[in-house]
Amino acid sequence: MGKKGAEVRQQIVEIADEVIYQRGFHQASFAELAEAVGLPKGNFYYYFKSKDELLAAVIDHRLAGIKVMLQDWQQEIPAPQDRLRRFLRIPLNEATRVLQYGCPMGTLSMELGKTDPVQQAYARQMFELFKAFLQRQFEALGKGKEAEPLAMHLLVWSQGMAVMSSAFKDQHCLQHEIDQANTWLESL
Amino acid sequence: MGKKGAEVRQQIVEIADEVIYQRGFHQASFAELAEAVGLPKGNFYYYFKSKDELLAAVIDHRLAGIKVMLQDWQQEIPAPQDRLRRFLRIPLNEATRVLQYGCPMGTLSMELGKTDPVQQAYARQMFELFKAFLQRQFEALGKGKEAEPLAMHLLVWSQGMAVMSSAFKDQHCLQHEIDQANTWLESL
DNA sequence: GTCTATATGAAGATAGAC
DNA sequence: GTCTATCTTCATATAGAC
Repeated sequence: MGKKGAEVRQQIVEIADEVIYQRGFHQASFAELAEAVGLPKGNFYYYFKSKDELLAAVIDHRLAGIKVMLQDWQQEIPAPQDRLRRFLRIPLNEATRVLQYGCPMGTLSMELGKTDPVQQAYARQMFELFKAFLQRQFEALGKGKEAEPLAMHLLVWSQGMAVMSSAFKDQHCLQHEIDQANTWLESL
Repeated sequence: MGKKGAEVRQQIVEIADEVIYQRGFHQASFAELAEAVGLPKGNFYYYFKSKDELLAAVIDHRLAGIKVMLQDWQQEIPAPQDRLRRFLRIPLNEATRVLQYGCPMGTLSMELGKTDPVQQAYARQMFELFKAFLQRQFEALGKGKEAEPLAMHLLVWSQGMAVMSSAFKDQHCLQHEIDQANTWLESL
């Protein structure tokens, strides 16, 4: 695959990322993706040898994005407490989309868990990046052995607020839970 | 549809309930259901005029089950505090399935949110039953206007633990979150 | 009233043309 | 190296047989 091909492939991955988020992996068809990219559908098999490979590429793309974001936070936000607060701002910044489609990581993980444990395990890496980041912040706050369950709890909370606010299409629920979580962080 | 037909229909609903939970609504095909029920696949359209109608019947079935369960709790458990604790025992009793397939309500709601807001709104009724029940218990505990957000928070927590413990296939995470939630209930 | 054979369309995938 | 025409499979759905 040449330079042009790599660019097109990258473009497909970015659009597939969004379509898979909004419609779900199984519901996102090549025909749909093709129209979004502006490419004939049969063409996908030049860039990806299967739908699973496309999914893997999308997950890799997400992983890379998360890594960059977390590194940026690490560099630009000095206080561990503020880094944890920054994490809680994600669902707020993405409120409209969270209400409509849920969390991109949570919904993908749940979907894959019902059809393919291997793909689900691969998608889990996204959570693991966040978990490791959050855990480091709690360790920096002197939480010692509690850092791991605390990190997990923050992930639990963020996923729960995404599911329920999306199920009820309730922006206030989302806002309230984020506020409560921030208060909880300060109380630690 | 005669007496026999109604029985068969009921049997299909019960099996479809389980298959939809384990495989997801879109992934659950008539062929798959047919084999599980022991019926030729073309037959479903005698009992349900579309897949959506089957889904509606499954949700109705779940709603009926939830209503009976909550009424039983109301009758058999005198203390509101204990009724809240009973709610938290669901994910523990269903731990194996929660780790494999997530929460039946949460995963269905998230899946439908990506394809059909109308069906998602219908499925939401399951959450509303639980929410109303939990809210009544918090009101009985004298929480007044806080009863509603407290009920929502317990739902958020339960959904979050289901998503994360399932994503990580981590029974200890589930157990720990349930313990923490019980402790939180006592602190109120 | 109950069930079966078949239609129709869309999905993922491939072989081979340009 | 890039793209297109086509294939196969399997989904939901229907018409009509028993």
